[in-house]
Amino acid sequence: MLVIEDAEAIGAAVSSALRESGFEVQHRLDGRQLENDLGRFRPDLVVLDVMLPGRDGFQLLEVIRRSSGAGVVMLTARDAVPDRLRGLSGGADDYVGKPFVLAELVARVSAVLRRLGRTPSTVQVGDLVVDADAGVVMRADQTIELTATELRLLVYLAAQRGRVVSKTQILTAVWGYEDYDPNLVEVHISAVRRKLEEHGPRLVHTVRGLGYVLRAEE
Amino acid sequence: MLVIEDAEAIGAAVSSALRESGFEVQHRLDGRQLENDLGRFRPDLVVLDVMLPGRDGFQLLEVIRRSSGAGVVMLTARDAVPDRLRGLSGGADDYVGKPFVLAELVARVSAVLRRLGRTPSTVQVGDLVVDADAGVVMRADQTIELTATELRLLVYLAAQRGRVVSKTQILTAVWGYEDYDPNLVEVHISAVRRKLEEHGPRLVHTVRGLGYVLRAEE
DNA sequence: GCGCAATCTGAGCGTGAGCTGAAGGCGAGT
DNA sequence: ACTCGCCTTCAGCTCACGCTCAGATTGCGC
Repeated sequence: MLVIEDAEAIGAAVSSALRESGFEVQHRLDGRQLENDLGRFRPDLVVLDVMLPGRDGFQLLEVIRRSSGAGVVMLTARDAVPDRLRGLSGGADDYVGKPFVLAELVARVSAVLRRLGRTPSTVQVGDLVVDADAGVVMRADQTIELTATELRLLVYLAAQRGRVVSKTQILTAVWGYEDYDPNLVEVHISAVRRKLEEHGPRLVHTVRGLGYVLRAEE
Repeated sequence: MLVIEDAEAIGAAVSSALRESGFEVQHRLDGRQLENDLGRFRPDLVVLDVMLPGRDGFQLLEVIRRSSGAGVVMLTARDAVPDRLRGLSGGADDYVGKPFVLAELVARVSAVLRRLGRTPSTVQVGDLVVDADAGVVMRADQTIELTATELRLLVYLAAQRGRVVSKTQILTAVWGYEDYDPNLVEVHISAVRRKLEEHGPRLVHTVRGLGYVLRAEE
């Protein structure tokens, strides 16, 4: 994930909020490196300020659209209507008007990624790293041994990190069952927890009546 | 959301049905203001009558497609096949033939929004962010733990933000009860307040004799 | 200010959602 | 055929949640 924002304080705040949520973030003060960065990091999403020195946000937006499949969330002065129109017609995936609450930005960024089905293959939640491709789970720099089912379950939770998923959704995503005994999920959640919690506090939280969330800290 | 319908009675009925369902609706009798409205309100969706004074529905459809990412649901005489074809090829997202049942329109509108991934699943009120889809509530950048019932209640209030909703409406929307003890609502409102107000001033306000509103300030 | 109705909220209770240890079953490896 | 590990089922337990109730509190009309 790439953040391009010339106001250093804002850029830093945004970056660290996104990192908090488990994204890997690069911060740039302008768009000079853009082509380079797109090639090097292949970001899944770019957070783009409209007002930038050199090429402005809209020019960069075009570059991104031409040369990458990344999602784009633009930061704009609130209610700057012409900006909004220009951005949407140019293909920004979403907008956040300044001033904004960080939580809103994070929520929108997550929503865009979800919409694009572009959850990155390695996900980080607190001190937990889940590499879906490699099938490796680490916590506090130690590898955690999971069984096949536990891994699929955790990978799914990681892909949905921060959002509550129901047992039914889990049964469908992990087992392919339409409708089944929820206890099956409970048992495996229990097993995953036991292993993860050998190395730190609870990450898989129960939300009674709704399901489970993978999330660091409350 | 924008409704363009010259028959005032129909337009009013449609608007209020959509508002009931939590959408923010503007109603226009013709398309003169369209460009302006698109810029000002950035509607996620436009409900468009085919027969209109001045520019007709198809002309307006083109304007919308050119200058906005809004979804379009067209209202047409039932079984006017040529109209249907014209509209769909011109890019309407769905059709509702007159006469129609309001519930059908609402259902189609919701379906189109969902398809476009445009359901505003996250609502912001002051420093509160409610992400209905993810089941997450944040305030002052901190996650707030709500129970299932509290979440449903708050999501409903958030969808209706700024509007006073009665206890009866809440009982219907959240519990599915037609008529029931209002104290049930009071108790859960109380619980939601306790949790939200740990992180800031009151957002759920009582309007004596009428109900509750979710609103910042005051 | 007074009285009444609307609303708030702490306490208590029953229920069922969720947790987990144990055991059965099944498949892979030896 | 035996072993071992994993998945699943089962059953008992626990406790958070949702609801009711009743006394406290607030706000409105007069």
